[in-house]
Amino acid sequence: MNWKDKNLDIKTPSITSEQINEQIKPVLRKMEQAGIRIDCNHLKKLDETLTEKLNKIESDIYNLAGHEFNVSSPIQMSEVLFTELKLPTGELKKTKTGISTAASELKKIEKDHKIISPILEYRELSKLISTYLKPLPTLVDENSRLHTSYGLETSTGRINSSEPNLQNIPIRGKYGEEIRSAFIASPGMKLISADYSQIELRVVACLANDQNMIVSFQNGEDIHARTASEIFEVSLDKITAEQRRVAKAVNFGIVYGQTPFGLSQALSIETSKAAEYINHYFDIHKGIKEYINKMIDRAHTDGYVETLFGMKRYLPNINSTIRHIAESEERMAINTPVQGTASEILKLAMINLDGKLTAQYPEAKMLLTVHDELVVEVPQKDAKKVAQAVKEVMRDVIKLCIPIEVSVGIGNNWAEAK
DNA sequence: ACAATGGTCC
DNA sequence: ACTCGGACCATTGTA
Repeated sequence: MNWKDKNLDIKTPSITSEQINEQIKPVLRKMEQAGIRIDCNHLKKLDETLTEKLNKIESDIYNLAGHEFNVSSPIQMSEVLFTELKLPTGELKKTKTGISTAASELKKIEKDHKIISPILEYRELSKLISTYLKPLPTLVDENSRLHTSYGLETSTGRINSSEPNLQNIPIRGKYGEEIRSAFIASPGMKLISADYSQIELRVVACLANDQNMIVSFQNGEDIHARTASEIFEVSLDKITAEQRRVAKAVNFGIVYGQTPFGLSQALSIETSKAAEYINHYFDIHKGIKEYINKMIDRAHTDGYVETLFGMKRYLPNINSTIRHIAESEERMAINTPVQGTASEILKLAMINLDGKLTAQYPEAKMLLTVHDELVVEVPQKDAKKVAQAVKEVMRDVIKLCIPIEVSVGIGNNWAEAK
């Protein structure tokens, strides 16, 4: 079907996903060349602090285990936890080779032994040290700037980042902010961070023409709270934090083609309970339910689905007789138009913004793109004006059936700008 | 060199 | 029996 004759209207008429990709390429090359400035000393100091912490935790783990072993080896970890310490394996997921020692699984037995908590801490610290704190300072150029490579070869149309990947820099957890604060503006400059608020949910609301969701977004409601009030049948002002958390997972799941099992895993609840939530959600969101069925039908019939701007994703195994293969591609049929359209919206905004900055603020430079976020470096004196311009370009790049919201911040580093 | 496992982001 | 979308990268352990 043609999205455009429904309730969507694109401001830049008749541009295709192919044209978007051609036009974004030179923009990405400029961003790669610009690079982002890193405070290496900050990262090195944090490295020293956390390495010291890590060593202490490591010896704690040895003491609790009764001997030394390689804590980074899942095989040895499994031996220690489940053979030697005989911790319960009942509710834990299995891998091909044995019992999983993934953090999500270990949390289930955290109260059964004092060793679990330091293991989780060890994992957190070693991840940060080996993936971010150690490598990044070795990769900066003579101006302390870090240059990533952006690619367009993803199956949904998203932009990816590698060598190094600057799209998975920590933000949550105890040290997320600390690490992001090492991404800094040059002297006399500021960083601007601008991100779309719930762009994928807005996109799916419009693609699915889900009246309930559309009204909610038009009224500027807290969408997760709204969903919570629907599935728990309580008024908006009586939503608990826990109910909102569940509703948020349900909303996310919609975009992913969720199953009761998947939701149950995400929330650590009974599959039957998860199924109740989902069923109740679909009772209220007929548009979403129809959208899902339509995409799956289309994929089965045509062998592909497409985004708003016409990017096709072929799903050759959707008619497989192997259930989980076919079901996996059904979920892609649901997710790809949503994720792909959202990524097209950001790419189009980047193209437009590049034009505007080049013409009006040639000293301002786009540096990073993180799926629904842009980071721009700009002379201090222009920061406020450019921040407003970035926000407007992102907001007005396309007219959806509902308003698009963009939040923007200014700071001396990435953490501050968010 | 490669598979398996685990973990970070949106 | 087994699962929710899209990426990249580090470590271990085997080939």
